[in-house]
Amino acid sequence: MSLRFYDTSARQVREFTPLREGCASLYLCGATVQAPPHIGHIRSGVNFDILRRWLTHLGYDVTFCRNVTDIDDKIINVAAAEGVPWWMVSERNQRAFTHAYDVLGCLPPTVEPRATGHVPEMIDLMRRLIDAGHAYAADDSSGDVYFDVGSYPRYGELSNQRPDQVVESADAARDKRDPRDFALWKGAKPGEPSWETPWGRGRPGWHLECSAMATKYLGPTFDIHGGGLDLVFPHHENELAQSRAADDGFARYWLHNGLLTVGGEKMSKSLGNSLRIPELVEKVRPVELRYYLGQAHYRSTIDYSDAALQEAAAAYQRIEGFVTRAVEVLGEVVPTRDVPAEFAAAMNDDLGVSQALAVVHGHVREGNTALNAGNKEKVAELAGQLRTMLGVLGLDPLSEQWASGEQGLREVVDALVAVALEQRQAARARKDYAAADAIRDRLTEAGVVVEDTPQGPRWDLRRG
RNA sequence: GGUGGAGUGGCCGAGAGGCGAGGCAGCGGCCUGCAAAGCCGUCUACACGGGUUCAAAUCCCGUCUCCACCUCCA
Repeated sequence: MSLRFYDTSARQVREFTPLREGCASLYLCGATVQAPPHIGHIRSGVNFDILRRWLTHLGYDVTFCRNVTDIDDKIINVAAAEGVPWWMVSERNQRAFTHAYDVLGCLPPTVEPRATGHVPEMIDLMRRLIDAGHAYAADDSSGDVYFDVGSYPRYGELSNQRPDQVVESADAARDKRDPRDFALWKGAKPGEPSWETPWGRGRPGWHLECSAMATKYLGPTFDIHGGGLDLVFPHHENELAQSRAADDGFARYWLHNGLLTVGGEKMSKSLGNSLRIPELVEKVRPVELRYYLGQAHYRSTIDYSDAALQEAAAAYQRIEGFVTRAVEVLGEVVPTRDVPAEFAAAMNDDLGVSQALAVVHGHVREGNTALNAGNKEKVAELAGQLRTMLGVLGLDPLSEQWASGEQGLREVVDALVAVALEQRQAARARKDYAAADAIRDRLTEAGVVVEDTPQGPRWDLRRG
């Protein structure tokens, strides 16, 4: 089955045919670094990381561009409130985003451009739009530059909005020719950071920067543009309008991830319901959080709950348990090149991760059965395929990302636990179960879970 | 007012005309000294009202509820 995606613009599933054979270019609206990330931001990161990994698995040479908006009103406000330069705020929060992406196992983008580093490209795009009659500098010498929505009849093609039906914003202070016109460039107000342009000093408008950066790194026409569902209008609509008005082909497919809500409502600062990464990785391990964020279809809303997070963690531990036991029996598990057809079909069908995970769990069940039967060949086959599938999802417990980082310490603990387990085995051998259980209880208290298997006792650190 | 989406079993969560995804939890069993893990079996579904069809969770009509966007938002 061929690869296909739900394209927001077409409002239907479309077969994916890349612009250039064997290559896939992907632009994701990343962070506006006005605050540390919440898990909604990271969900988007995880969803598109899975897309990127799947494209790579299919053999595409993927160029993944994820931007950083490092200047905007809120950043300026936060900086002013703290009495620090704007760039301190954006640097600090960008580091928090990068760290969060890393912690959740999102591969670094091919390029991660920042808005303020691309002013010349934005000036160029504005000049092209003004020359073509699609944009104008405000008459009030504010330095604002606006896109002329009325000059572009296809405006609304992405979101299916019609300009005359859009609720008017009360933006009366600005000298626009039409209330729907949007700012490409914002003239500087006193005390604000600004950059020189032919139309006066100012700073990038949000929409313009994405068009400028996307086309700089991916070309005038590129394959996929992604982002959260909340960006469809006006952000992506505006990007598309300004780029196409400037005669760029721009994105050929638009993919939008669903939002993550809390108590049925979107996370926002005003509601004070933002869930941040540090507090969540106290509840579950990062890989378990990734499983939680990635398991639902990317276009579904996820309504966060602690209980669901714990269920996801339990589900992941089941997978991990099999992989761990397989390694113990086999010594190593070599990932296969290919993935089961059923898994591929699920992923190809608009990234059906939920169905793909059903295949994963099927392999785990069969693998456990093979393990119980002592069928090493079968275990190796299933575990190998499993690692490849998990790799696509960024969930392979044996990957560098998730493998236990404290190998040295692990060996020390292993030696110590071995002493205790020998004592326990001796007690069991003489049927002194009280003594044996006492040892096991003490290990359990210390966070060491003991399981007896036909091959003897094994141990692991307690999860969760 | 406009645009897009959602309502599935105790919980999470796929599916989108017919053979009941999967996981978590529960129950019964196997295994175990007892556990744990694992395996096998098993219960509880498609918001509501109509309609189309041999057959509807899935299509059509209507109703209700909820969410998102139209202002910065992943």
